[in-house]
Amino acid sequence: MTTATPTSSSRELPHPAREEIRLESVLHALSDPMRLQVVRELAADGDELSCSHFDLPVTKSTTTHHFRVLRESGVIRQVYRGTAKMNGLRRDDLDDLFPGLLASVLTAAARQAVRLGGG
Amino acid sequence: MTTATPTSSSRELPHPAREEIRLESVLHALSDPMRLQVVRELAADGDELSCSHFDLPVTKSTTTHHFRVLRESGVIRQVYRGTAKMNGLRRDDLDDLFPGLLASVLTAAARQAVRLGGG
DNA sequence: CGACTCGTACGATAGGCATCGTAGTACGGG
DNA sequence: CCCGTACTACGATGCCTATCGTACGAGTCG
Repeated sequence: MTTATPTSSSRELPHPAREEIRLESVLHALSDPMRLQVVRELAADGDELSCSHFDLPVTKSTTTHHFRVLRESGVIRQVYRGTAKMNGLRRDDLDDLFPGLLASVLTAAARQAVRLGGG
Repeated sequence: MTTATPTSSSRELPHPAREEIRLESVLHALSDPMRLQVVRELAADGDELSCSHFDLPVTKSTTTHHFRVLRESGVIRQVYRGTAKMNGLRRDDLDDLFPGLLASVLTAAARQAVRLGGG
């Protein structure tokens, strides 16, 4: 069988089920500039981005920490693929639980970026 | 001019201007259960609610703290009226800066309340 | 196997924050 | 003027968290 990618190995990461995702945790996860930036890039460049793809102004340890917060809050899904760890937005789950929330946050972030960055 | 309500006195509270409101701060303010509850009540019961109207399971000191976080992040506007301090959502400013954000957060909070509270 | 890359785990640290209690200020009414 | 109400200011406390550095585990490639 072609079985949509066998997740590469036995290294499985704990994710909250859809029903376990809490709005407060999602908002908290998104309230950090680093993490908001990550989510914006994931939304823009499509899913399946490796951790190392992001060039955050912090060490790798801290990057790992932020990705874990995003995963444990239910914002992203993480899957190992070889040595890389691929990250993807949990659009379906978030849209089902909180319709329009992700979209309005992304729009708001984009507008603010223009407002602050573009003078 | 008829001076739309003289704000009762000289006690003025510092608010961020519309352009100074940061998305991250708003999300952080809304990520606390107490504050999210306050915002929900403000949205439901209309503006102009005094601090003492809210029956939060914390002391008054803590309540004051939460209201200040909401005000300084730009989520609410606070005005003294006699000994009372009236609170109102900054709907206009938020909708202008982050269209749809407040609405989707409120909808998400309501849905989650039903989901968790209603079994 | 050996080396290299990617990411983790762990400990440390410093700052933030939610919470409290007490003492104090501002306003309104008798 | 005195008192009660509404809210604040300040200090303390304990937890959470963003950050780092170093040492380690898991895969890949030669």
